[in-house]
Amino acid sequence: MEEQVYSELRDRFMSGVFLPGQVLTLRNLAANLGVSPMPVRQAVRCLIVEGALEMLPNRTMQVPRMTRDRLAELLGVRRALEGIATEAACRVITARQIGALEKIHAMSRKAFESGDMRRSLVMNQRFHFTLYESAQSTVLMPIIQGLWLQAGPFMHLALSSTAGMHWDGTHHLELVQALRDGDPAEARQAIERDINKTAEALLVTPHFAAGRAETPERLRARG
Amino acid sequence: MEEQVYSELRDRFMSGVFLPGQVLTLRNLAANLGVSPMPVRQAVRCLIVEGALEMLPNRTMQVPRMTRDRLAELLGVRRALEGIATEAACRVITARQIGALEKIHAMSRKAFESGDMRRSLVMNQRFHFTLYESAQSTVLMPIIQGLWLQAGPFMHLALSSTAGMHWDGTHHLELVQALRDGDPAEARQAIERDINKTAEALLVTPHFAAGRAETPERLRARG
DNA sequence: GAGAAAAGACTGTGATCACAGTGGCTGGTT
DNA sequence: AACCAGCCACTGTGATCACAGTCTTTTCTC
Repeated sequence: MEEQVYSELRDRFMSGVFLPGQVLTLRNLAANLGVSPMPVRQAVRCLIVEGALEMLPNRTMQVPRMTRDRLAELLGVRRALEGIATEAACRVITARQIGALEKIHAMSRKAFESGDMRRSLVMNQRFHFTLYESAQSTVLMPIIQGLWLQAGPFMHLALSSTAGMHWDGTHHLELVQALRDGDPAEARQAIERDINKTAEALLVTPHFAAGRAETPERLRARG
Repeated sequence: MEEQVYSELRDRFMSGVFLPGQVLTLRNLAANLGVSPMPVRQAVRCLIVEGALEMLPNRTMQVPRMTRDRLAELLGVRRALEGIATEAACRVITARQIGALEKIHAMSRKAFESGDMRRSLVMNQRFHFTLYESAQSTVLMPIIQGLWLQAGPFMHLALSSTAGMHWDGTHHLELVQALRDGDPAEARQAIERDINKTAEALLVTPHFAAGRAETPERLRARG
């Protein structure tokens, strides 16, 4: 059951349900999930060691705010690791899997054009993870997931509200082409370009933690 | 208190106290640490999500065995991430910190020459972590620690028993020199060479998980 | 009326108990 | 003697209670 709670919470983090700075409490989460506080305690502990959740000295838990420096670091590590994963994937991916990638990309693009940013983001994430999963690395996959988990709340906050954002899936298409050509180096560069593009979009965003502002309207725990 | 249990268990993993394949139980660990099973449960959960511990379908926990493929993956990711960390460290490290590195290296070398492989390994680990810590990356550091944590039990098993092993700290000295010269690219290459050297030493070792052997003399839980 | 102090409603955390499932040991049967 | 069945010890897990903190709110006093 705890496994269920844990993955449910992970999904919520990656789906933008939680906002940066939001305060979470064990009992609220438990009530919200319809389970006893017990499994939530352990799941939350795991999320803390993964960096998805933060424990203040007050013993209160909140989803961490994002700083520009931290985001730059996260994206740098993403570039390195997802580059490796993409190279590895390129060497073993099947035509059927490439086809699946294209379908996911199409869904992401469609959601984007219809203005459903949330869904577009989720599909974009599924695109990346489907790609890396084909690399079949039990080492890389959890780390990459951890990176997305840490950036999840901020990404959704930053990108789902940016109405006039222009996004083209060019890099995804280039990636698919490189996969078809069996060109790992080019595939890697395509992923790196994609991540760089995401970085550009995120870094100009106004949703970073205020340096000293300490927003007084602290979000209440809604579980 | 749980934090204490958690870091104590981490230390034990990285110090070679636990052997690959060893079965651990909550109550034994708790008794061994002199605490109630409660904090151990959560700490162990965290270790499982970090990949340091494995949960068999039987609901029994064991420290994972190592395969050649997995070790190669771990070292590959280490090369990438510790390379990045080294570059970053090289740009901000102080002369005092470089001096500390040299002292640690000297202790590692001394322990090695006196045959105390265990201590040499621990000091080698401290050398690496001191270096990466100077990079001040709150993103990279936990990931790298996680990688060492996963490889910890196997490394100690493999290297502390290899009596006739020849190890020279050449790459560490090259690294220190590159740090002094403020040459990030060279520092990175030195670290990569060091990791490659470790890889060579580890991959020829006979301590990998037997493909189908399923060692019947399963190690009992000793906490 | 304003400030300070006390009380109350939270928080996470440790301890303990109950329970379902697994493994191995023992004892009886063929 | 070999094999099978039943029993017992032991596993992780969930639930519940108790406790020590912190923060808010209320109330009393100046």
